[in-house]
Amino acid sequence: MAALYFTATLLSSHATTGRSAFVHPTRLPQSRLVDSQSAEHAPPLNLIRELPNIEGQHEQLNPRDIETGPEACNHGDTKDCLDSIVKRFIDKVVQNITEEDNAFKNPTRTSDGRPPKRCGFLSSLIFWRHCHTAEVNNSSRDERASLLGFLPRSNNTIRHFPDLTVPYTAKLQKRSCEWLEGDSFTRCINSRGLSWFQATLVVLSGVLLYLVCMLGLLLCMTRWRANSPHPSTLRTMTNTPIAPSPDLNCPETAMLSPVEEVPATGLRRTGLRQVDDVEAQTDGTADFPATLGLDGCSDTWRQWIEYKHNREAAEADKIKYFDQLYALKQSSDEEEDTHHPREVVWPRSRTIASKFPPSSQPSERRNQPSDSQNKVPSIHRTNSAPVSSVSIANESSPARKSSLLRYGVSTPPSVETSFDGKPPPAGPSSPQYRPNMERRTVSDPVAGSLVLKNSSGITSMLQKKQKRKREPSIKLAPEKERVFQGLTFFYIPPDDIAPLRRARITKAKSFGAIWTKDFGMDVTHVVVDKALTYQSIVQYLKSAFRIDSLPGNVVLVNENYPVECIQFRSLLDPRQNQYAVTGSPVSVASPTIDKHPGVEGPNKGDREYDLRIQTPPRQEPSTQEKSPEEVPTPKIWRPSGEPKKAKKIVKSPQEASPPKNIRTVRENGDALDEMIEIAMKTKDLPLDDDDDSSGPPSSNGPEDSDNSDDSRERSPNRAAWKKRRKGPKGTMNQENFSCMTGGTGTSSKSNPNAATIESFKELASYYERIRDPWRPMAYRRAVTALRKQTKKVVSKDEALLIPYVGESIAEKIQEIAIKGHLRKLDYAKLEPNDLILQTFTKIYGVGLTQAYKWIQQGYKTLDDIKSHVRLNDNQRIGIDHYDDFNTRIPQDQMTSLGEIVKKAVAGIDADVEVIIGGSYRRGATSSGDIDFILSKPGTQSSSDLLPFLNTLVTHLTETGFLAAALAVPRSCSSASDSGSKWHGVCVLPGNPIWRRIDFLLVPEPEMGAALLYFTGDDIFNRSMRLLASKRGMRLNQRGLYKDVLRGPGRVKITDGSLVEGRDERKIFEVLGVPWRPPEQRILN
DNA sequence: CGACAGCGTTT
DNA sequence: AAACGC
DNA sequence: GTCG
Ligand SMILES: O=c1ccn([C@H]2C[C@H](O)[C@@H](COP(=O)(O)OP(=O)(O)OP(=O)(O)O)O2)c(=O)[nH]1
Ligand SMILES: [Mg+2]
Repeated sequence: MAALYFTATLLSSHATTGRSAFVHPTRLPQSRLVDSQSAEHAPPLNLIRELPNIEGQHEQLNPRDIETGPEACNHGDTKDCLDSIVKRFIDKVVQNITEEDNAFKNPTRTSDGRPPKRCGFLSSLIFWRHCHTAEVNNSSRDERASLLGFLPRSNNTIRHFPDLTVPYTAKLQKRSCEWLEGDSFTRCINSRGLSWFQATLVVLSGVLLYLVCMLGLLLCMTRWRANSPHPSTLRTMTNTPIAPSPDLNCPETAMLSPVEEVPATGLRRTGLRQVDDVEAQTDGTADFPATLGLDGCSDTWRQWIEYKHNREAAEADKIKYFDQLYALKQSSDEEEDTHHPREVVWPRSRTIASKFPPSSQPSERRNQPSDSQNKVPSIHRTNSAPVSSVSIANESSPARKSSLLRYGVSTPPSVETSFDGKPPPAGPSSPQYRPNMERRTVSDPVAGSLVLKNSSGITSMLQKKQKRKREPSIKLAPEKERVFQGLTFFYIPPDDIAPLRRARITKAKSFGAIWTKDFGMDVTHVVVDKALTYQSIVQYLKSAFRIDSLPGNVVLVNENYPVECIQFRSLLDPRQNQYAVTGSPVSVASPTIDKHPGVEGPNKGDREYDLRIQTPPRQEPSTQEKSPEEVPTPKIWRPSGEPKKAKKIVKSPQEASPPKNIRTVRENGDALDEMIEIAMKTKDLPLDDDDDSSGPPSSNGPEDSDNSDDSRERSPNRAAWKKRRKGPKGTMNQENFSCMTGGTGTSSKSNPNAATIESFKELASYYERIRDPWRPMAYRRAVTALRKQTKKVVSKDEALLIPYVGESIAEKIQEIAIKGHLRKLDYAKLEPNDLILQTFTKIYGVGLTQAYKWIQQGYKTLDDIKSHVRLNDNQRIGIDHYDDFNTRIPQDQMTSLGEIVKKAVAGIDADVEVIIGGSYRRGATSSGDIDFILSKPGTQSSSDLLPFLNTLVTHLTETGFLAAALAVPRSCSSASDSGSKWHGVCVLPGNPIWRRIDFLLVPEPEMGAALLYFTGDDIFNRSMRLLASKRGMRLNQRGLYKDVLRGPGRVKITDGSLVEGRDERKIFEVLGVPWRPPEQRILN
């Protein structure tokens, strides 16, 4: 048990592997709290105070922090709130620290070096944690403490490193990074008053224990997996909070005392499931016993649980970073223009982490899973964009300043970029772990051991890998984008256990790469974990594959490489510094290990890289030479309106963050929680986004509003539906579909959550631009749900009760409520190309793909495009009338336009019915375009209306009403009915503005469905369609079909039979959705 | 972990 | 088939 | 990102 417990602790603090399912993530935090209580009496201050600053190591403290004090970090309304929260948090933290330090220090001190068994273990764990996951914590905590007056204004501390600020401010990252690399370990130890010897012992013992634990864990898992639950294992599982958290009513409880709470919940949930699904149970779910025993659980269910666990573990992990992150945030807030130690601190953890094999995983994990491509690690962000929150206050300048700082100073040796800077998504933010060289510990005393550890780490990883099974077929990216086509990647370590890593590998595969675990002749690229060094991989290759040296034609790169290639959709030059493996020889032969230069120049002679695109190195390339030529500043982005955005953000905070909110929050949980939450917000990756507030769409005052979202359905029919779910198993139980509740107009302004909603919209649009297909949806759904709230949602706990609001969004809601703005959005401003992207994509006929291409080619303005690019007809029209199309049409003009068309139609065929759909039908006060439904009784197919359309168009064109055609029904394709829509441009007489106009040809029997479709909004439609789909039906613009068979992936196999298409209401009825008039279908 | 709407037109 | 649009 |  003990072994398991420790293993759990360890695991939870580093990457969770797929098999660590039963490890409870929240255990760690919990134990921490408990411990702290017991250690409550310890005099935290004293302890901290006495932290010896041996050797005058550079402590993390920055004198400036101390001088400025808390004031610096809080301003405006939120200051007080933050202040108090911080204080409380500090209290908590101090206790924790005390406790930990006690555990850590005492044993070591008392004993002659070898701590008592238990303590030794504990301390090593703690130590490990400190260094590994939250290294920054201590120092940052101290800092914070001092800021708040808990610590002496540490004159002595300052005294020790008077010159501290110099390196940071002056040399910035590069310098500091190097420094960190070399000393982080030392500092970590020193700060605890340990001698090197002691520290080494501790570390070693920790590693040893770790290995032992892993072994035990593996054994247990093996058994478990084998489906023969070992008693102990089983126990662990049941006792550990398996917690299907979704149901948790009080998240905080879950977090603090998972053990008791969770099982109960789990049980409850199980019960529910059974009740709900009894009838429909066709899947394994039914087997799931109501009791806690897991033996009977179906594989899928078990997997689910496993998955949940992983997720939670990851979350717990996150928590640990909170403090750290918070510290980072603060630092950035406080002094924007100076770099502080804290920022630098971050790398330290990594350095240390790298010493421990498994560590690499955790660090990666920090990134958000999902497309690694877009996300940037939080840390990096912090570093790069110190600015933000506070900066907001300073008008425009901060953002820019920081960026300047970053580019000009911090990344002096950076790259250049042939075109404007780099691709949009990559921006400054991109892969945080840019630091190629996390440690060039070569000379470091510990180096030797490090190497050892690395290799052992690899080995252990290898073992794990054996177990892995099934590789889900991945969806390939569009052929054209498969930049890795024909390439074979060999990853080191050769596993995809860490979630982020897995995501990356999968992504690479989807872009054509072949992933091999055998180092054969086919390998073209070796992709190395950032935590590993060149030396260690060479050693690894030698031992595992008996390969002495890397074949000259194999490219050695770090993990950033594939990610960025994907971002740019092209093969980048692998020789760039930011892709170099730590410690790898420079292009010139290196002394290190063998003859081969690891990263050789153009490896495969035949391979062609896209040299045009040079991605700027985020961080300094390590030891290697830096390219002199590069000019860091991307031309484009700088000028682009960042300032503007900053200003905007400034505004929002005010309205929203009164102290009161904070108070409320406080009541809900304990200080630590609050801080964690706050820190969480901070932690996110940089996103960017600027709000584009797109011209046309979104911000339209009056119009957008409301909506509702989903709710449970109250429809009477409910019982009637047997759910046949499509999905895997389950119950599609509740009708949590947005379309269920209608939302109308509650105003966008009056809504108490307006600020939050706006932020989320921006975020959604940002993600859209980044090509993340799902987050935008997730945010929009959350927004519709949020809009329904009648009261301002202030705390995370409150937020979690809202449908479609999960952990992440809840945190953001709270952040906005407290701070008044979302940090993530700040990063948006840092993305220079984003504005250009927005500009381009607003051109009719230009989407993300085209826009990115143009940007990549260096085009920045519409004029550039107009004069240098070959456009198709639609794009030409789109760009020529860019402003027109992006100007909304007021309601009265809509009506006028409608009259004109109706008149014309009447003149041609009086039987034809004209209905204006789209936002107009929903009652919008302005619309982006005008949508007509043309129908005629007696028609059976839309093609029956084609002749009519032709005459109509001809007529209107002659009249001068229609100005251009964009997309016309194509009658060609066989006899099938297709042709159904006409897209073009019209002009209201007397008004020079060109307007987009759409005609939808609808045969009489499809009128209802068409109306439904064309009335929208799109979110509403998708919701309805999804609902239909879940019921085994299919809804489209022609009708509602039933008995639709769908294959894997929900792919439609059978069309199914038509149920209804004529009557809009009936479709609602059949689907069990309460009728809602067009005005209540506004979900967006 | 998989799903996240479904289809028409242009290139 | 991909890109774009509704 | 959220849900089942
Ligand atoms: O992806 C989409 C986009 C639109 N629609 C439907 C709903 C929408 O109401 C209608 C007309 O589309 P349009 O793009 O004109 O949107 P709108 O709702 O009319 O808003 P607006 O024209 O004001 O921008 O087509 C969809 O089903 N899916
Ligand atoms: Mg419209």
